Amino acid sequence: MEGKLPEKTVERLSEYRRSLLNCLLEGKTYIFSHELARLHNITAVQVRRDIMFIGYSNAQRKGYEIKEMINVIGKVLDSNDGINVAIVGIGNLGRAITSYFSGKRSKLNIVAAFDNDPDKIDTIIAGVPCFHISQLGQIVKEKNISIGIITVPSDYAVDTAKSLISVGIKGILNFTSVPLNVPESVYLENSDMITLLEKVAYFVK
Amino acid sequence: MEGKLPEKTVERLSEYRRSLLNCLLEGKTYIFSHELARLHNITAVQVRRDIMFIGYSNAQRKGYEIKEMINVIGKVLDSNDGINVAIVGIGNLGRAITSYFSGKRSKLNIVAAFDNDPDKIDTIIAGVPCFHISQLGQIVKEKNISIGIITVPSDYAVDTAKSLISVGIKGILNFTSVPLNVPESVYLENSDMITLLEKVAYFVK
DNA sequence: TAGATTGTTAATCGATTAACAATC
DNA sequence: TAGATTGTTAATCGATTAACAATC
Repeated sequence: MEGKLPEKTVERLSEYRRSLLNCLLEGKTYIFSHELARLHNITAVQVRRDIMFIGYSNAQRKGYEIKEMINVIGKVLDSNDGINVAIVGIGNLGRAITSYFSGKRSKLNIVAAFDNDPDKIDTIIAGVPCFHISQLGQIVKEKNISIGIITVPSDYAVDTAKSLISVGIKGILNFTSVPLNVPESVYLENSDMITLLEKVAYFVK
Repeated sequence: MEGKLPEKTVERLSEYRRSLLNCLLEGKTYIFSHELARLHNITAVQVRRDIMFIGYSNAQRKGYEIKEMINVIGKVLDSNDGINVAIVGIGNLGRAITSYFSGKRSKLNIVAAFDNDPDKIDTIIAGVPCFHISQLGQIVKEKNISIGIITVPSDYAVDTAKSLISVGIKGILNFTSVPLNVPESVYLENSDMITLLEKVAYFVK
């Protein structure tokens, strides 16, 4: 809806939602901005500002209605009809991510896995069928997949990205340490554990 | 050395270093700021500004000497005597990360793994010995470990963080989706794949 | 030299925080 | 009401980009 939210706000909304779902499970129905802030180790102002962005308002000063807020976050973050995701590379990391998502988020579904190892083709990994990478185009079309997760070894990263782009993928989540080049129209998010660990090491000094 | 660099600069320096190592392998000896920028899909100004921060200067306008630059980045990012790292939680993700780092960075070494599954205790995972979580304090002291990676299931995340902090860990890399509370003196870095994927999904819309 | 490249200051952009009026 | 909480504007902080003089 309307313009795009700031990146950081989007990240936090995703995090808030999970905390709120937990609160619901614990039987809570209302939550103050400072409570939510405390759960995430940030300030109450920041929480309120994020909430401002999504246009949810709370007339009575009795805290936010948790269920309602989850709905509103869903309206902002989620796509109406669900998004199908493919994962390329079924090593340990690919497997970890696939099982992690397996049946969790209702709107984001990993519906296909790809690899080039014959032993993995035609098996089911955490409920997700594994195909040979050569079938990428066909399956992406058949299953209406719009996001690709890259968990291949470094040497295959660039080619994998190219393939994903050429078959019309709109967003890529890259878990390799290889910088990727994508056209304007494709959204790219990188997560590189070497960099993360080196960063921790630097700031620990 | 001296004051701390900006977070983003630290991240990019880690990334530059890997590209530079690749360039060395390809037989390159000098690299222009715009070449390095191109490899990372950023601007040449940004590269030069980052290099400015680490105080490396290149008098002749013939590009940066790659070997020298790798050294300088190492002086800034790396600790003199190497840093020992522990990983807690040897599921698929823990295994993926452990094998990934296995023998890669010389200054950052995963020297111990921890789990609570009796089948895993006393085995070797990608060259790293696995201990029972109850031995955490002892091993951290023995092996002089200062960073902990958390890859346990969500339900154990908070307790794992507490244990790591109580045994004197200085930095935590948290791969669970659970927000953690750490004292000032501990550096915390989070990497949450649910948030990352939801972010891609949002910006793809 | 002229063109390409660099280092650095100033300007801009984006994200966080402070301040505060409004409301229950 | 008085105290707690909220929504929002203005100020600050941090990171990126534009501009440009200096140099090979």
